[in-house]
Amino acid sequence: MTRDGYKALTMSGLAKSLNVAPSALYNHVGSKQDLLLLIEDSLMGRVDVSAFIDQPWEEAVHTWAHSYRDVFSSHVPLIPVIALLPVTNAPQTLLMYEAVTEGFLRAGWPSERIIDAIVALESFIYGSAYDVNAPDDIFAPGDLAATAPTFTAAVARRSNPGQLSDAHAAFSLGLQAMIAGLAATVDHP
Amino acid sequence: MTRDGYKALTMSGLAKSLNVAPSALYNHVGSKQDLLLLIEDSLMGRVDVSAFIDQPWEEAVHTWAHSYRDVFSSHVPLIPVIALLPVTNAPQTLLMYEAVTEGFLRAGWPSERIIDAIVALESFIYGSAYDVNAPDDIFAPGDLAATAPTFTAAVARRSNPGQLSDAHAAFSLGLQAMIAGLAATVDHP
DNA sequence: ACCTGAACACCGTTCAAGT
DNA sequence: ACCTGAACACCGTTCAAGT
Repeated sequence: MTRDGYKALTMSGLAKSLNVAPSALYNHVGSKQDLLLLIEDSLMGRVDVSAFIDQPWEEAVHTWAHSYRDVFSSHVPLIPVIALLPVTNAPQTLLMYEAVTEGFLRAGWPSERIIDAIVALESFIYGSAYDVNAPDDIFAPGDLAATAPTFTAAVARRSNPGQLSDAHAAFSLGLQAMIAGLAATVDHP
Repeated sequence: MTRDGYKALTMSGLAKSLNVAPSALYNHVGSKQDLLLLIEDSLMGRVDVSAFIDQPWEEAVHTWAHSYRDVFSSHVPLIPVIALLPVTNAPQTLLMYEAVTEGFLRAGWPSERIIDAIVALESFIYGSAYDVNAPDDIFAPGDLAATAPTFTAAVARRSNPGQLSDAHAAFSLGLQAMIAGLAATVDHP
């Protein structure tokens, strides 16, 4: 279904791969938006929330965030859909949020701040999912390198200790920072 | 130009608002993608980087991130474009990165980590720009509330001290956490 | 209940023809 | 150099007609 990237995720494309007329799809789904919601919800079921059961909060958020980003980095066209559509009638999505909320509560988070913390983490995750798909030369300054010498030098010196890709290194750094920062917030609010 | 949200940002729509045939646009721009890049670059020029000149790093990142998010939260359809397209030949964008990089260097950041830190912050900013446009009832669980009681309770208890909107509260929390976490990273790496 | 086929109102883009 | 108008290959969606 995701064979051809998302080029194929068109009503006619999907219809063709099912050997059916495009209009036939509307017997099973109200609109394309509906279809995307269905796919999105099934993907949410693949996000790993198991660490919230028995791991310390920092560990659990780390595992969850990595899994969440990995699932959606192969499905970037769905990000606007998840980011903007209500969770109503999305059972897997609700189960995911339920497990995460329970983990936060168990770690001693005040319930009034939990949703904000989850939303903040998700914002970072969605943005990072885009970043995974960025081309390697996204920061190549081209003809105008002379205009931004300091930046150009920093791009050239960018390096990560392990064998991580650039996107992975940025995600790791940001996630570690956000987890540490959030933990500090909840300790002395 | 942004009058009708982004409904109007279609080649035919733009052509009509210029009282010209759609095909005439291709005398001035190679493709729609090109046009979006032009708009994106001009928006980058509106991001406030002035605080990097004379403010402490934490302050400067705070001001910059807020401005960055505000500029692009009114232009969400451009986010996939910024997130995935090279900065080549985008002069305003390069100037923005140059100012930010200089600010990081001045604050004592090691040059190999600066780009990763900027990318992490940007990922959070892009995700947050989406969130600003999310409907108020995005977490309304609907019929399935019983499936996720803890989450439903947390959503109901969500509250922010000031008069901030939900999206703003989540952005504030996340930004503060990330800034504090990044600062800690650079102090003892 | 589920399908087809024609139709509609759109997209972005190309290209010959004009001035 | 810049425009028009027709054309092309697509979109998502509707709807009468079939089984």
